[in-house]
Amino acid sequence: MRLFQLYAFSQQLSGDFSMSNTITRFAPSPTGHLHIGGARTALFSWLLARHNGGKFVLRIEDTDQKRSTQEYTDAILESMKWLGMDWDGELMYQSERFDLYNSYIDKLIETGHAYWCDCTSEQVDAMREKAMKEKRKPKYDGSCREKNIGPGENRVVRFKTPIEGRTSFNDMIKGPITVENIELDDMILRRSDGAPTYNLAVVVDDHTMGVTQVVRGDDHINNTPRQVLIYKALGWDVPRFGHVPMILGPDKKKLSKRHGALSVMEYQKMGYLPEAVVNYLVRLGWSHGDQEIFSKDELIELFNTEHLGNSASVFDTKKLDWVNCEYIKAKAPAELIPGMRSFLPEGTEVADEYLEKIIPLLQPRATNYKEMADMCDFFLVSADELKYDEKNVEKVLTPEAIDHLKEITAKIEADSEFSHDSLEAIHKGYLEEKELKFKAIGQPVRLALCGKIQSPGGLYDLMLVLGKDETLARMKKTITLA
RNA sequence: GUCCCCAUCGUCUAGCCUGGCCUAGGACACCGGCCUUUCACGCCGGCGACAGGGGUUCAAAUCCCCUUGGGGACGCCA
Repeated sequence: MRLFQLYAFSQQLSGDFSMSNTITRFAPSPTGHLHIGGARTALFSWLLARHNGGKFVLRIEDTDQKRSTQEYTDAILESMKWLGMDWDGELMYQSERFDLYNSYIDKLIETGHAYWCDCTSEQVDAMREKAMKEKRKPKYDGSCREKNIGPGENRVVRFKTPIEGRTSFNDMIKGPITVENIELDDMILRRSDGAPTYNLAVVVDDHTMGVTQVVRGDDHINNTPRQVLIYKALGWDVPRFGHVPMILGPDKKKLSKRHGALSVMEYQKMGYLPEAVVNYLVRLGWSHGDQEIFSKDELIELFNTEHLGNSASVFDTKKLDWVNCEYIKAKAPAELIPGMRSFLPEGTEVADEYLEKIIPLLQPRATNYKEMADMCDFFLVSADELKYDEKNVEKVLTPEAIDHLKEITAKIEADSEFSHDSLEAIHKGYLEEKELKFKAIGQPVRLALCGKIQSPGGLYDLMLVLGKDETLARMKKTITLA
């Protein structure tokens, strides 16, 4: 035990020494969109590289040519860009490196670390079933290990996993992990169609790309000892590994579509800000004391793997909403214009200047761009196009209310200043004069201005944004409704 | 089934490595109040957790063991 701790410690040291030339990577397979969980893993990996001033490389794992598509590759790249994760160097495709993988497979055969196998899938399935029945771990039984057969039709190459001993590595997140080699079976390195398998390709790529820290989902933990064995068989240094726990749905099951577990780009479609999604995702599973909101620069400055949690976490949309609100409130109104525009009804024509005046009223109330766009609908039409909430027209526009509106309209018309102060003076003065409570005019005026009795903004703010002419036009039109 | 991983409020977490400052802190959510011309924002307060059991120790959320619970992997997928 003590010996092992010493070993772990030396691993830690070698990790620290290489900090100055950190190279991390993200290696998605283009068989689907970039999922929120994958995005978080990518973020951790990206942050680790940026924090250390190192490199972050992106590799497309498309060795499974049946399921990989260019569309998904493009979609993944789009998501990476949206979240602001930039990568260094050329994008790499595993499908372009088959010759390289095969040269290392040949080397492993030459050095006695791998062998050809002519067992069929059916035979192997039978072995697994048998093992399962005998309450053992299902695995290939190694029957071709010593056959010494050569290449041939429908043959695969398998790794000759040591039968004795154990394989350990010191995970950056989970700590020391050890597996008995006997638990591992002789994995396939080269498929019968000549394509390399994941475990072989990953090792060759990570080594040739100089990756120093492999950050990936913890569903890969079981693959890691196998990969360590390949590194050693090839005589290569083993990088450090960090296995990020997965994200769960509210039912604590693996996040999936039925939870609304969506691809990254769907969060854009729902109106979230990329910075907020990044902030939420990083904070899910990582912490820096009690701090909740981090700018991208802060994240880069503060990120470390020590504070990554080692248990799975539940995705909480409510908290994402809260983070998104915080970002909306913190932004300068002008910064929100482009994002909000994309959610406006098609064909809406509105000047930036006008939106910039509207947005401050929306900021404390909206959780996302879509809500912002929805909330300000009444601002974007002219007085004669404004739709009124019929029920409230009947309820609120009593004969008395109409009288109030008439008198207030006249006073506003005569007000040359048209400022928050002057408008307040007009309304308060009118109420005092008539000995009324604000209730008497609050709803009628709001209804006149917005067509509804609930809207963002105080009455005077609303008027100021609309401008004097539009305010009067709306008031006057409302008077004719009753 | 076998192996691996994990375990603090409903949720995200601080604290754990380097036991005592923890009558366990913060945030989201929830509930109440204040503010207020709607709805919000904001402010104040409340609810609420060390999975269980054994050890070790003067002292354990923190170290060790067991149990339980959850998750993952077991592919010519990645």
